[in-house]
Amino acid sequence: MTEEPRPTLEAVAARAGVSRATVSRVVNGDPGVREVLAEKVRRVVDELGYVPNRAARSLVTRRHDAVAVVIAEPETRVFADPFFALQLRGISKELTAHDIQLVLLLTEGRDDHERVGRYLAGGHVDGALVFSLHLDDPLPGIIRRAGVPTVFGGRPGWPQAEGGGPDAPYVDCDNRGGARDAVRHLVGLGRRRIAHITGALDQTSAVDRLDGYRDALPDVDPALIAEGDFTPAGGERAMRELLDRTPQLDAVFAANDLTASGALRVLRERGRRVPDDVAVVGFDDMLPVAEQTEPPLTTVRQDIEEMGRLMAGMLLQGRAGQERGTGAEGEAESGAGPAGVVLPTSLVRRASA
Amino acid sequence: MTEEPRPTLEAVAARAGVSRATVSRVVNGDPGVREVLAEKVRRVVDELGYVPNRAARSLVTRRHDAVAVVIAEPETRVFADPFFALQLRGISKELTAHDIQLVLLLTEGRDDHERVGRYLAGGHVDGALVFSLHLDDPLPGIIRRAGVPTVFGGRPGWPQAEGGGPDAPYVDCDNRGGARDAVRHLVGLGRRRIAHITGALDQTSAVDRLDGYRDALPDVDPALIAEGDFTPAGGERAMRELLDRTPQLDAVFAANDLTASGALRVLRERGRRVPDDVAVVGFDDMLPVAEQTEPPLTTVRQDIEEMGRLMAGMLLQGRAGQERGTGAEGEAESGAGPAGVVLPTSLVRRASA
DNA sequence: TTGAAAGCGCTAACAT
DNA sequence: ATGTTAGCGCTTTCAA
Repeated sequence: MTEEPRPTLEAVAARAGVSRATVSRVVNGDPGVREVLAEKVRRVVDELGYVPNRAARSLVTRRHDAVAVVIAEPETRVFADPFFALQLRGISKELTAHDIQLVLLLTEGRDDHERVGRYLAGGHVDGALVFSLHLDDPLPGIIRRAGVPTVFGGRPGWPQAEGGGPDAPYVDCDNRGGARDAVRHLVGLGRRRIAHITGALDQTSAVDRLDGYRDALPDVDPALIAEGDFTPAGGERAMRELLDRTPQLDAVFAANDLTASGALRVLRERGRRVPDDVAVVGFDDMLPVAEQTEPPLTTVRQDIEEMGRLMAGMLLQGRAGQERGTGAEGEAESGAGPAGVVLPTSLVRRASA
Repeated sequence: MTEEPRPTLEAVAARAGVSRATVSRVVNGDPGVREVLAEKVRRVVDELGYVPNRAARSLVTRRHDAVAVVIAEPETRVFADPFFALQLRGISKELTAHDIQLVLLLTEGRDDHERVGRYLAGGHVDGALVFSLHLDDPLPGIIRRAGVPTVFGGRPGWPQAEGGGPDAPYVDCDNRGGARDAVRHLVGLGRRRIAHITGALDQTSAVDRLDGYRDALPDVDPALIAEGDFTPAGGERAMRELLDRTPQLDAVFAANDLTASGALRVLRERGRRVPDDVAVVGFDDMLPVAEQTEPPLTTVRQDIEEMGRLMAGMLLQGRAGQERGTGAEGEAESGAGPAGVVLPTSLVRRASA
């Protein structure tokens, strides 16, 4: 009852009156098979419900048709916003379209890092998609040592040398440009004292957004910058700080929507009207957050799902290129330039600014 | 450069001066090897960095040490709350502890269902953990036909016959009991007109919570029940409806925290003070939501991560039992009783009730 | 206790 | 265009 033996290539071959090789060719879409035969084989495959045994195939092809998605997050914070879920969706779609398995690796501490390294080095997957959130994360280094093709989610932090070299491929959104746009929008609204609540500054996204803020406001008073951590609580804390320090501020650019939601709460508590007294802009356009705040949040949108899809696409593409070292050694392309792909952002206007 | 050949069993055997069989035994913890030899083999394994080839192993053992996690969600709604992320975490922990791969399958429509069915039937994994959210979901049926050991997340809906039989194993929290407690708490607070905003009634969790509400309030006026859909927007809509219909209501039990957050917004908008005029209780204790509402939400907590861990545990345990049909056919246990495991809930008091 | 040998199901030369 | 054959790396009888 538990033991229903699946039909093998052999079985299909026998039934169709051809050799295993022929069935294999048909199954793998090799063109060199007469259409009549191919048709017959396909019929038998359907009849028998034949499904190739991945293990057997993998054993000989040395490929696994599987990629690992590594999400490293010591904090529970990740799970507070749907960021990874969306990214995963994009990844899943792309992988599914290519019949590639998605092996999920969640890590939660130093011990786990080792485990992931071993797994990746073990050669069980053809590649890895890695979300390396923190600047000092040892994961990139570990992964590079594992020698698995990898695409990072988000620009990997310094020192680049530690994590797959300066040209480690990654996908990110234009954090800096988006931040710049956000702040310019506030400037365009006539705001003169625009504060910024940063994200966790051990993540490149937070640093880049801060840089974008500074781009737009080169001579800004440092007192207008307060450090947050991408959480609502951090946003509250920073907002209070800012208000105490610079009561006259008339706008806030928050590093993300969650932060903005915390800031909004404090503003309300302190009796500041938004956007009349203080305009607020967020970042991410996390719908469940941005649409639910009071007032709804003007924010910078990034297409998270697309980022995921792109990451997977890049990995798959790279894979095709380096499969079995078919290409010439030391191709010109490998040193061509930064392997990062940066997606554009757009400002979404709602009521808060 | 891409082609660094991993050491094989053979290599280890040669280096250690023993046979492949012996190495295999050591690697798999077979006790029948002299300790001296075993020690030597282990040393060589470390030296060479040997990692067993899963494909080769799988080919002969007919096991995969992999389970699929199927998350079926046509709507984007899932991603609005961290529910699945938490559940995944629990699952991941348990699987990792047993060195089992987690293969993630995200589905988004009818076509995907077929794909998942094929995948599962293809025998690439040893089992599946399935989140079947909707009563009319065809997935359970498809999965049963695939003949893969499965544990469901959340009580599967009717008709049970369609989805793995009445004793399909599942893990859920005590939705009914939790709801009952929540409502009784409101009653204990002296509230007389306690409304309920349901969840999406095509999900058993919503139905069970409604039942719990009715348990506590057997003769409740139907006008006090409004249908929601587990979203903040649904909560708003339902709250308006309730307020229009029964302005005198003095409490609301919302099917989940997101719904409650929407309800709170409407109450504030209509000038009702919470909890003074209207007490509100949610369900889930989704921290980022429940702690951030105004006022913070009294709610029913369920241990989501633990549910995930338990699901994985049940699957693994079952697997051990039915591995190669070692046990007696038709064991008494199989018909023993409902295979569902229901975790307790607890009321978390905050400011809203 | 250890080793020798036979495959698991598949692909990829190599023949034909 | 199709078939034959030799493994891929591992586990598992079966002998020794």
